[in-house]
Amino acid sequence: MPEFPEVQTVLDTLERQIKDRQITKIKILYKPIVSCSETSFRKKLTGQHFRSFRRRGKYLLFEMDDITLVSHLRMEGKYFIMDDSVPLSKHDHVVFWLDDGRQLRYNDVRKFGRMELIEKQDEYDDFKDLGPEPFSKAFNVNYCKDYLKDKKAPIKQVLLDQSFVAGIGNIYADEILFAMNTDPRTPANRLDEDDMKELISSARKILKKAIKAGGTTIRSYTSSLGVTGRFQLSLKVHTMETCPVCGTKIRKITVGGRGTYYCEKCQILKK
DNA sequence: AGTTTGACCCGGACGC
DNA sequence: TGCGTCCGGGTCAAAC
Repeated sequence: MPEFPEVQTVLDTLERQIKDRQITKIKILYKPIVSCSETSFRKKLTGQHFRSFRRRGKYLLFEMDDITLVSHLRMEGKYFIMDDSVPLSKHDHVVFWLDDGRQLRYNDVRKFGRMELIEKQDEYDDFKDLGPEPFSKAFNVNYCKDYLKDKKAPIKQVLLDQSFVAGIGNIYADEILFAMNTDPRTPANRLDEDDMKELISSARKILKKAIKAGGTTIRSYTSSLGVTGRFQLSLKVHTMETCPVCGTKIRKITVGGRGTYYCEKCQILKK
């Protein structure tokens, strides 16, 4: 489940691997991945070079010469760079031939990921519903105060809301709440100013660590190099059996429709 | 209008 | 081995 750190890792890896490479040919094996028609996708991208690599929330933005390719990995999307002699695998859905004989392959077991093309000047409109980036100045205590003041929803659910803050998913939401000793079910409007400071700093701390570790390997996530477990953030609660701090058995509940792991002893519920 | 719920996209995993 | 059912999570739409 690629979240901010995984998306960033994929992006960094791809930048090192394919910056300034030109797309010479494209094949779409599973059409719904691409939001426009195959013809127009191919026409607009063929001949274009991968010029810069950016991220907005969980979206990857490949800036080409004349257009931006936006890609969302959803649950299990991955990119692989392979020599074109290597046979395609079952779940490769979009293939980009590059001018150096290699291929960029989009692989997605669940087929949930999406790609679209946007004009460069349209970017502001396309991402207007996304909240601030966790490391931006805009993500500050005043912003949180304003956003959370009337929110009765559990804080975990708000953390997952991409319009509150961009890029956090289920795994890191659990980890952030563990780091700030807060029960995931705590109504968001019960957080005081200190809690908000804690939330911001915990979020940044956890994400920074995860980025440094190259993302988290859980389920089938691998970076575009196919690195599977060499760099791995060790999780403290998500999918864990016992609390690494007090040894209590980690509980699994559902919050906002999502599987949620927490330590009932370390994480305090404010009602 | 803000909030909450559910459908959707799939195939792997699991139970019988 | 085969079949049916459930599950997961981000996003969007519909319902409240």
